[in-house]
Amino acid sequence: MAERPPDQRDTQPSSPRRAPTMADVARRAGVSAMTVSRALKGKGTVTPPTQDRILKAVQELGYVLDKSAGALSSKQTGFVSVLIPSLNNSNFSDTVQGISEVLDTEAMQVLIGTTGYSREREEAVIETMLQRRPEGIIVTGGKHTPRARTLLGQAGIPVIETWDMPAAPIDHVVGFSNAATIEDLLARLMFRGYRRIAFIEGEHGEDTRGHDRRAGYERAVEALGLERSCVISVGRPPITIEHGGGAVVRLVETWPEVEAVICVSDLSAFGAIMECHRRGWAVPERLAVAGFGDFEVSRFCWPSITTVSVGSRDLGRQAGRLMLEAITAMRTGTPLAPRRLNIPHTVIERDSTAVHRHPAATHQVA
Amino acid sequence: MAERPPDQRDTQPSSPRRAPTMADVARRAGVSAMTVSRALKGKGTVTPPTQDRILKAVQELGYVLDKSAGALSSKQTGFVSVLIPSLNNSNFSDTVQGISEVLDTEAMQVLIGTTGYSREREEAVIETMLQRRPEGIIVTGGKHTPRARTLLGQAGIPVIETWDMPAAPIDHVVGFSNAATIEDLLARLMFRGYRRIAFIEGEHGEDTRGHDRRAGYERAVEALGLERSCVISVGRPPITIEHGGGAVVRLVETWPEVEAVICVSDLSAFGAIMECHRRGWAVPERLAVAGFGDFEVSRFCWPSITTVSVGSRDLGRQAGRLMLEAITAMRTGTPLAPRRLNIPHTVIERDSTAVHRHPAATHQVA
DNA sequence: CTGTTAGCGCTTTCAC
DNA sequence: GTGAAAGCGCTAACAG
Repeated sequence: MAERPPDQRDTQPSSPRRAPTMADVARRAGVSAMTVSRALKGKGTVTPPTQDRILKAVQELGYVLDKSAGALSSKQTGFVSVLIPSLNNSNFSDTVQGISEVLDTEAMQVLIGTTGYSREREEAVIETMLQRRPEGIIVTGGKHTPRARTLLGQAGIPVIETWDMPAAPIDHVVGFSNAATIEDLLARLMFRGYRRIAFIEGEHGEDTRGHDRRAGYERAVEALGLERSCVISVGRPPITIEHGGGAVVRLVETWPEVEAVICVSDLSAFGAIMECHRRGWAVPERLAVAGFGDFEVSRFCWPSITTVSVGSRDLGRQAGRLMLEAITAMRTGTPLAPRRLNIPHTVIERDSTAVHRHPAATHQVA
Repeated sequence: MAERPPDQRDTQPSSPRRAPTMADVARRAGVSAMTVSRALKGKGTVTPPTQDRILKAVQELGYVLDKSAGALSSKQTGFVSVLIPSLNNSNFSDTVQGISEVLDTEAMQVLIGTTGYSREREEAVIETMLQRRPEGIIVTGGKHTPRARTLLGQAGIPVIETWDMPAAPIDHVVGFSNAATIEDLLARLMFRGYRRIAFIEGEHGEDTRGHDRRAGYERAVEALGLERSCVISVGRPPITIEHGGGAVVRLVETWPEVEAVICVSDLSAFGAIMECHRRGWAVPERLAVAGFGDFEVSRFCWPSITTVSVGSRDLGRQAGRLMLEAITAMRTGTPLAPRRLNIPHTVIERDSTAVHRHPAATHQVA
């Protein structure tokens, strides 16, 4: 590291080992710093020969623009903060990728922060992020500590809440109702003939999206007049593949007549199915399994897993686009009125729930 | 958004809707900006009552420190850039998490950039990153464009290459030989009695780590005197679950006598196994399958998948620790001499290769 | 099209 | 323990 370019010396002699600044470039190109700034921005207001001289000087000196300085002076940092529970969940990393794709086009840079599914951590991360003066902030979920809400509200920048549909949003929303997705999924299972349908979730902690999905389950069980509800809670969120395996065993012990189970996410559904294989419980014949999130694993699992897709990546793109619009509006001095984008979800029926049961038929439990 | 705190007015009247600065806090607390700066840093050089007055003023004004400004003046941005091929691969996101865990303790913030497995993209991302003046940069892999190497070399900051063991490192290395991991894995399979062992990879593109693993495979086949090598190349990296399924079918068509296959990553191994289930090919009886990376899915898959673990998260922690040390050294003015940490790998044998074949035994191919 | 003059908000450095 | 002055590297705003 720290090799220096061979011709590091300035036009002026001396100049030790410090990184070249715009002034150095200007001097070498025989123009003012301001012209260098313009040339580097590509705003066509610089004459081609001058432009060339400047780029040559940049080249020779190995100059790299300092955006921290630029940000201070222009009051535009070019940062957008994105907070997600965990990087290690492809639903969220897909969303981040969708956001980045869109922001990249406008040379905005994403600052990623992870909250570990904890509201307290989220509050702390928000505080850290705000010190970087992002021009906008995208958070996951619609539940936050009071102080977090205050911080976001006072920041004077556009805020987007995602992956949820809060009743009282802070600013903009790009999300969906987690409860509604599960209601629809459960309705599909019922349509397929399943009647004894359970739910696997994490112990109630901070995963409010999981909590909402469970609420959707209970509501749907009641609305559809299903037999009774059975909820298995295992582990603290995030619920992993391993939890799914443990939960399905407990489920079958607890409620042997169970015909189908909805898992709070595809990962636990996958774990449940693998455990069923191990124990020789045929999926979906003995037990149908469905998940949430349309993870890649679900499409290629054997059997493929019925799930709900919300298009994580595209959700990110939409949030990115809205953020861009909001930031532009902000720069113009006319903040965008709070917007609420409801992202449609799709129930994807696959092999893991492919057996059609009929309410009239009697069936043996293995 | 953009609600203002109720008591936004300064001690001085006027002052419209602009965010409060340190000077505002200073005025309200009746001290100088410098004292506010000290108080906020927690450097004990401020008298308790003064400290309290300042914190109270911060509170009342809703003041948030501006690190961009601080960075400009102190020349310490508190950023470390981390470049990975993709967020959507838990090996890499685990590494990032390990890095973050360590850097968080010193209030350093990670700037994540993704390169999409492309060296050209990497070069571009490096350029963007350097404009933010990170105090260190961690990249994935040991192969870069010449310009990328130059940029990193000239940046005057510590550089760490990970997930590889380059012959000519730029600066520090925290990695391992991809080839060696596969050599060991193949040796274990041979020890178990497998003789006809194939390799599934992506078409040769930019995934140099995948390429190295394949090289390890070929070398080991030769060194161990195995029957012959068979490499199936499918899709452009990153190789997904889906590719694994397609590849295993082609493999069995191409080389029906095959007994075992090593996949370039656990994801393709998983895809291969699921496809085997679909076709009724017993794993490991008909075909043993091994992967690389010790993804979560492998531990809970049925059958569980034999793989190589390099401890992605811990690798990240080690890189983080080294980076911290290097940055501290840099700030002191005594750059750390290039270091090369070789991360040990472990072959984890699981059910997907659990059948012991014996070279003497004749066996039917299904 | 280009240059000049002021800062951006903070921290360094040196006094007191 | 606290303050005053200076300036980090860049760009806004104006002048020419």
